[in-house]
Amino acid sequence: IGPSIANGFYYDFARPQPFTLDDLEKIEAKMREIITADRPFLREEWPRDKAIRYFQDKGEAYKAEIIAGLPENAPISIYRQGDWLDLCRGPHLPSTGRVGTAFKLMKLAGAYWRGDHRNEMLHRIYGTAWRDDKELKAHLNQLEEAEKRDHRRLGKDMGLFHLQEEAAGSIFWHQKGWVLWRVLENYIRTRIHHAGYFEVRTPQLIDRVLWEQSGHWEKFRAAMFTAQADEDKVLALKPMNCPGHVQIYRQGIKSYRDLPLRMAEFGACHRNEPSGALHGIMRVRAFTQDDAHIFCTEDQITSESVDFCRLLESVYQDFGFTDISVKFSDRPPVRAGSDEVWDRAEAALKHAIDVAGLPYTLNPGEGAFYGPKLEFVLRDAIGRDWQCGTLQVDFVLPERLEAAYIGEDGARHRPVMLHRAILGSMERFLGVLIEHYAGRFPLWLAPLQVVVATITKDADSYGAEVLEALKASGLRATLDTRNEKINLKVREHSLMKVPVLMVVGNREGETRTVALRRLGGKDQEILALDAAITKLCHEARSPAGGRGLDVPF
RNA sequence: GCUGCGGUAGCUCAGUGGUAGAGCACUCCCUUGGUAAGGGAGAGGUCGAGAGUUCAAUCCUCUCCCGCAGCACCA
Repeated sequence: IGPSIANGFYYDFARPQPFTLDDLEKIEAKMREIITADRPFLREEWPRDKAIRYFQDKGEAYKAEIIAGLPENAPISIYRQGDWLDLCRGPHLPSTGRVGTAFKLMKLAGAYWRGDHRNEMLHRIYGTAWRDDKELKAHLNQLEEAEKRDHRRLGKDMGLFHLQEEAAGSIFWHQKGWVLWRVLENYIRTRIHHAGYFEVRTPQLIDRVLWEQSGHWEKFRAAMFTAQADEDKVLALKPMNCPGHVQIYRQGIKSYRDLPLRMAEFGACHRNEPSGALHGIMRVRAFTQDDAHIFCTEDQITSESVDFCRLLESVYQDFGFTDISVKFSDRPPVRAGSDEVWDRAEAALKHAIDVAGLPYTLNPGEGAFYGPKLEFVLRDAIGRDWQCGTLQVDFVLPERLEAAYIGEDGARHRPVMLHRAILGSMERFLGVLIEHYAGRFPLWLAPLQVVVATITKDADSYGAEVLEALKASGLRATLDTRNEKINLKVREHSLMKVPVLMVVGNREGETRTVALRRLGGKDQEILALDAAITKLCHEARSPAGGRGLDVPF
């Protein structure tokens, strides 16, 4: 039994035979029967040998393995309940009746024994348990609500994007989705510009020799897409931007005066992710990182890292993400670089996060093969965690790809590379954003900001005038002159989560006003056309300021 | 990739060993209506792909593809 999300539990067991959802129902029925019977739990302690023999004879090899792996002096506790007994560390409730019946078995899945894919797979049952039926029901309700904000659902309903099997793991961005993308991209572009970055663009296809040199070919070849143009030349579709950026860095001779050098790219990357890993637009095979590499001296690691953490925090705040979960991942078992280099890299990053004052948790052994990393994790509607931002300290790639600078002393030195992304990938962050806002984007982000809806034909020409005025002022707007009742128009545009609806009929046309209705609101506000536009333009300003963010619809 | 489950109209889904249905959306007609579904008619499907069993397969079997949940992976 193990913990799971939101009052959940799971139970793993070996599978002598196939197991289906029908069996799940039977198990739940049986559980209720046992609970109703209110049988006491009795604890016993067994000698290790006896326990191992007992479970082995019973054919429960995994339990025997668990017992054999326990420390010498650990008590082997067995709980009895009627004529049934099992190994359990405990503690248990006094009797089955105390468990209560406010639980539900939710789903059936597979899980590898001891979390290792080379091991056999067990059945895993997930369930959720609450104090009473009311709480259980509330939880199930909440799950249902959460599903409504699933980015896959909203992406389809709102016409943002679609996926299809001919391009599994790649996204077809529709008009609205692409506007959203560009607004986000421009926002980040503005933020990093102010933070002293410059932007570049590197090739999609690069000769495998470069990936061999960087070490990626050896470690990730299976996940790299390749293209073969000539007999003896294999190109790889870039799975990341770092080696490309080092090539730009290497053009010309760099001085210590050039550092820190902050090179950014909205880098389109491809990775052939395992089919089971794909998930909507959160985990895809073609994605664009808001990537940047900071080439700096070892002395500059702390200040650069602190600056980055501050920038990231500020960006996340602009989207209303206030409690960011940060994880510190240190050296993995398989890695490049000496232990001494790793000691320095880890110490530097740890120091930086401490100075930045962000609380974090440890993620042992989860670092990149070239360096330790910070992961900035956001949570989706259903409670799943997604790594978005990242900061990685790297002493290895500059060495392998021979990046250098001339120091004050006139000698050649290796720069340190900080790999960093604020959003992580545009795709994933947009997925998280869609769920975060449940599709109701703030005005500056909303792909379609205003719909002008006419009441009768007589208002069509005034409606067109209003639309032109909106467009001229840089607002993203469309005009709905369909021969439909205003009720239907309000309903449809509300369902599409358009933030502002401007209703125009004869009254508005005569007085050159608009009836303004906000998404989710019931009331209308009658404003002079000019005043309405001035007001909306003000509201539509992005947190990064207006410049560079204007994206037409 | 692994385990379990799924794929039927644009969407949400029902259904059957004798080649298919609903609601919404769509098209057309009527309606010009003041803030979350006005009325009527019509059109629309190689039932994910391939193979097999069968007189006959959307339905049964197998393989593959894609998706969903979890696991594993994630430079």
